[in-house]
Amino acid sequence: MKNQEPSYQAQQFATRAGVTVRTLHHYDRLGLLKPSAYTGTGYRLYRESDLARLQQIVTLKYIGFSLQEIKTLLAQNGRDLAAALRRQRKIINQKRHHLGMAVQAIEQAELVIASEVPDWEAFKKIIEVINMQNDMEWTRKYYSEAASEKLAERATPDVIEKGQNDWSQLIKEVEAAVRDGEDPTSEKSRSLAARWSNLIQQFTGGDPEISAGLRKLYADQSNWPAHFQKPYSDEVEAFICAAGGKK
Amino acid sequence: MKNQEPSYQAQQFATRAGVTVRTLHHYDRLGLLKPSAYTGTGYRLYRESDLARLQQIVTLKYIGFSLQEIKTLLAQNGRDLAAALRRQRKIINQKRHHLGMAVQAIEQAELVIASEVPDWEAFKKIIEVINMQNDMEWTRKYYSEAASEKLAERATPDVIEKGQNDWSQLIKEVEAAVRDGEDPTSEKSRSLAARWSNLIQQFTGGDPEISAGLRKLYADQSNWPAHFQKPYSDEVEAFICAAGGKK
DNA sequence: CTTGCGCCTGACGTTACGTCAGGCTTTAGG
DNA sequence: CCTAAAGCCTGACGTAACGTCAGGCGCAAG
Repeated sequence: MKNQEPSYQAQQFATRAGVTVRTLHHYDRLGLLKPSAYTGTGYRLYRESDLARLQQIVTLKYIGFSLQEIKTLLAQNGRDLAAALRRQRKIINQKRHHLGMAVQAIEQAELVIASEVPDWEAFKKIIEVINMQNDMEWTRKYYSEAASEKLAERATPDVIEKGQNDWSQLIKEVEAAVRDGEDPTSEKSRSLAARWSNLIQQFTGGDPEISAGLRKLYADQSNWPAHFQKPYSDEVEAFICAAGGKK
Repeated sequence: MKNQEPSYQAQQFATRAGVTVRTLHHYDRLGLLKPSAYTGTGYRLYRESDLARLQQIVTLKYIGFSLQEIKTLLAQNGRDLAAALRRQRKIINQKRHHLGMAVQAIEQAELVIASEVPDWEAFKKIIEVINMQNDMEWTRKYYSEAASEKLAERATPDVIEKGQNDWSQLIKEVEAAVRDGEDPTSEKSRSLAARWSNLIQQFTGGDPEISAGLRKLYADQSNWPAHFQKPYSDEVEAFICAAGGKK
């Protein structure tokens, strides 16, 4: 008797699934999708059940899993699938956020270029804003997962830029006060300290987890990467402390 | 006389810019960033001007340009920068949209898995929705750029799924009508045809560019990829035409 | 002079295939 | 029956942007 189940050769099968023959070879070699049969001469023969598996693979690939991950996921027949999906969703969201930042950076760059000289000078500001975002990367390890997500949500380029401007403005004023030998207990000094606390408060958004992370971050100053410079001098810090700014 | 400009060795320079030494080697070999000097023994020496260039590179990389693109961009000193930025922005927005779809696909998958059996069966529906999106890919070439952007904006998974349900429901009814030998000029037939037109209208959103693309798409049926099946039979199509549905 | 750190240059690994190149099979036509 | 056109196969190399050894100098301190 003949096997009545229809089988497809490579090309047919591949186009049915929207992939290429070479992809099938690849998956075969990886052991990800073996054809259900070979002819005596080595031709691959696929059936409907293979198509189902291939579709699962394509789907998981679309979701962003690597072929290795897909292999193990399919092997354990979806036992840890839920956890894997959660992880994957977070990863994708991070990437999406990154791309969003990139888009906004480009838009800013386009604005600057359109109006002023199409010069690299214009890029410097944008570089700074972007580097701010990159700096966020290494600070992540200090924050709890929840805190770091909340921070990421709020960290749009315009917010970053405003914060940066506010800080540099305030720091400049404090530096001036330090130079002038201003008394840390004076009215003016306490006003500066209040603004300082205010900006910190603005950054944490009142969230205790973010505050905790920030404290950890500051405590570990010796391990900061070399390319990150504390934006204010030790004198400024001492002055603000004396004025009651930093708790 | 001595050269008073300070120069840095590889490690120092690399950490100052937040990259690795190996990256510097890489950029050197690519001719993307040559150190401003070598010692007699082959050590790389970098200066501040090199740092500026490196920062430009990092910035452009962040924006998603390849090292090759960066090289040419820096070479022509930003003449076509504006155009390049526009292109890049579009590319990134596409990627972002893709990721958004992936996230929503994952969320749907998570919902299904959480409630029902954690089975692959549940994935089938999601696969279909996702494949819908993938099918969008090859149809792009029929649409003008503007039309395809508009489509992409509206194409969230829920919209897609609703459209899919509406269509399969309507098609089922039309098939029944065809089977029953319903007269295409009857009241019921014209109602079906009206719903048909309505769904098309819903898809185009009344946009003439999208309509044009859709017509082109249908005219080129012979070139459709093999894995895409027209969701209705020729009889159904003939019936709807007879009932005055398709212009 | 040795120790230890920093620098160098290959060379191979990574991801998911694309693209030849060279050589069988199968099939349709003469 | 023979041949030419398709279709199939298996390597082998290429891609992007580095990471990671491995082996071998250079340099400053003790």
